[in-house]
Amino acid sequence: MAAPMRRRATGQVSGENIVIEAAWMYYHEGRTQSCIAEQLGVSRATIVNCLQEAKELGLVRITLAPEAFTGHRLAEQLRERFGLAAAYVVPDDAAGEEEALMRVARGAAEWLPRLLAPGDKLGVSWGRTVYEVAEAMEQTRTEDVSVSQLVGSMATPYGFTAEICSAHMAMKLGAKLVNLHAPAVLSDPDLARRLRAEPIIAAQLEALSHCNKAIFAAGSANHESHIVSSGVATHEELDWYTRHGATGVLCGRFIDAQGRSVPGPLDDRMIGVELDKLEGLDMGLLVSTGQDKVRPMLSAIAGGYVTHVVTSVSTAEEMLSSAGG
Amino acid sequence: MAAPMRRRATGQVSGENIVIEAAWMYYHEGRTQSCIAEQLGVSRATIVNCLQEAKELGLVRITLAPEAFTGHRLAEQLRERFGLAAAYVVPDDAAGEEEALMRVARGAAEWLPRLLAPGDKLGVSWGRTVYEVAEAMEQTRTEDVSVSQLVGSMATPYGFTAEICSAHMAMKLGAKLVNLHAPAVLSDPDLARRLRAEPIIAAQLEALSHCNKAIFAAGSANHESHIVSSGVATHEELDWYTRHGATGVLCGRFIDAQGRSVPGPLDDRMIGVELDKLEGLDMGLLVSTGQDKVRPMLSAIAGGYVTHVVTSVSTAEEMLSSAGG
DNA sequence: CAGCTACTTTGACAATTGTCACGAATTGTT
DNA sequence: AACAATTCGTGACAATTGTCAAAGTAGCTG
Repeated sequence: MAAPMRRRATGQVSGENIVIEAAWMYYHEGRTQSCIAEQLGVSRATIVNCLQEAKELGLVRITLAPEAFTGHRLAEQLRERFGLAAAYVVPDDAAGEEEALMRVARGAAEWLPRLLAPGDKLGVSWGRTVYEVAEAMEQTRTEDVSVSQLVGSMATPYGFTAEICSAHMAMKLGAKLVNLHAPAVLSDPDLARRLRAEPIIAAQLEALSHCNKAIFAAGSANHESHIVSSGVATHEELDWYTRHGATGVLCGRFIDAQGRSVPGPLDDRMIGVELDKLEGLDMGLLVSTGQDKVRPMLSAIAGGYVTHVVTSVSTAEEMLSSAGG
Repeated sequence: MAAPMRRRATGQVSGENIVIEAAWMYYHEGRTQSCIAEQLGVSRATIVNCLQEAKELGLVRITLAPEAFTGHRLAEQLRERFGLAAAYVVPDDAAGEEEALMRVARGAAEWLPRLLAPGDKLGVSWGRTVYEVAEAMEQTRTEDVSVSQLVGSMATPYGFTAEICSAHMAMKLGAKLVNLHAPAVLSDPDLARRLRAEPIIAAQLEALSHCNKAIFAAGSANHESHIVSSGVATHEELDWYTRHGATGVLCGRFIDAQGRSVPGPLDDRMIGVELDKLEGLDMGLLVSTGQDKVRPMLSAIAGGYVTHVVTSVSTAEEMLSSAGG
């Protein structure tokens, strides 16, 4: 069971550290690869390899200063107009919808670790966007943070179920994980009630009320929404909710333009955090982009669930003009 | 007094944001400059300029993962051997003394912001190393941190007086600053006593006892030390202290091999923090490198002032072998 | 509105960096 | 001990990036 011996120790450099040494000289001291190669007594190509290894190991971290996005004109406007603690606006000038989503996710991924403090309990919602945030995050080791899954699991055809979102997020943060071992929606209200009463589930739901921060996306209340395609709601149910004023979806629950929960046939059958638990948190991080998300985002903000927003330039502009800027 | 109009608005891109847009595409999405230029409809050279501007503005931050240095073999050994909370060991394989110092400073500069939390009061010592740490720090905006100058000012021929160290540090951290408006050492004990009693100085000294974290370097007790060249101690005084067991200097005070303060002729005439105030802090960050610093560092650690260390590979090795590894 | 200033943008060229096929060294296997 | 199998380091070439002088453009001024 001998550890796989490194064999890079032929040079004059201690070997174990040549990757770090090279990365330091390159990124911190701004030397050229040739210079580094010469000093370490290896060929330049080796340095190229070292630098690539450093990148792959996650040794090198390139971030864009968050101030550039939170201090952006539109970010300030969002903050003032909607009374947020802060907003993070990523550029999407020359980007498509898909690309904008990835950028917003990346932005949130870079911002989130700075918004967390030791002792925090972070609730994680579900969806494509949240999944991409977790995916885009660098591995960090945050002290004493725990991550809870805010809504039950569902069978999405895309692979980003609620427990994968929270699990990835916890892993990237190096945090403790509280998963919700139950489906998001059941066929029968009675079964849901009994499941909620089940000790293990009850304990997990109880843990949710202790979350002091949360990350979620706004879902649109239309037929393309993942809430339908992942089987949480049927087309008929969706129609019912929209007829009764639903303008968006937050953590699996339909909300109206004022952000109030729209009570309906699904609620009794769902397992997940209730919206009133999300009010008045230390942080409610809304991560969304896209034209169809503007109304849901405004609804979520109106409901008082949101303290921080990550979005794109064009979405921010539409939010401001929609809200009567 | 109109704001100087930006004129980069000719292109099809919103203009104000082209720098951010370009930086995002380059650093986050890994595109080539040509690709970015094409997409934004400008020449590649323009993108080069944008990226340089981004760097100059401090928009781009390249850091090497701290885990690589705190998780280093020697870092672990230092931690265990000396009971530290953590150690950060920078490579210095192919580096000279001067370069090693710069690297250690840079390492501390990258690490320090992560060791601070809102509400902290950081005491800042004085010296070449501490100065370079402040200099190497990126501008950040830390919430509710204050910086205090731990020792009075002195006339150093090099420009890094105590108040400049603390002022730079505070500026870089975006923190509140409490300077000590007094000389570090006076010619007469009585004058020092009266100055300490002076309300404004007394208040500043009082503030020092509320520091919960501190950053300092270990000074060597030899004739090349800055403690002599900056006029804090004369050659005779230094000799006196070394004859009485001094092995190093910490925050302007001589300490022996066990880290105890060596009482002597200078103490009465000095204005600055007393060593017992530095014991048992939440964090005592010792930043030093060089062969002549090994004994002083060991002394400082023995005295219980140190919870975190930043040093270089070769110094770490010498510390471990000197201390009987 | 011509002319000036200060600035940005550009194209061509130089320097640096990335790629890849090959050879050398090491390990495990027969 | 000889032979794959594997991995790492190397040199030559391709791609990308940095530099710089010249051209262009907006704003200002007489």
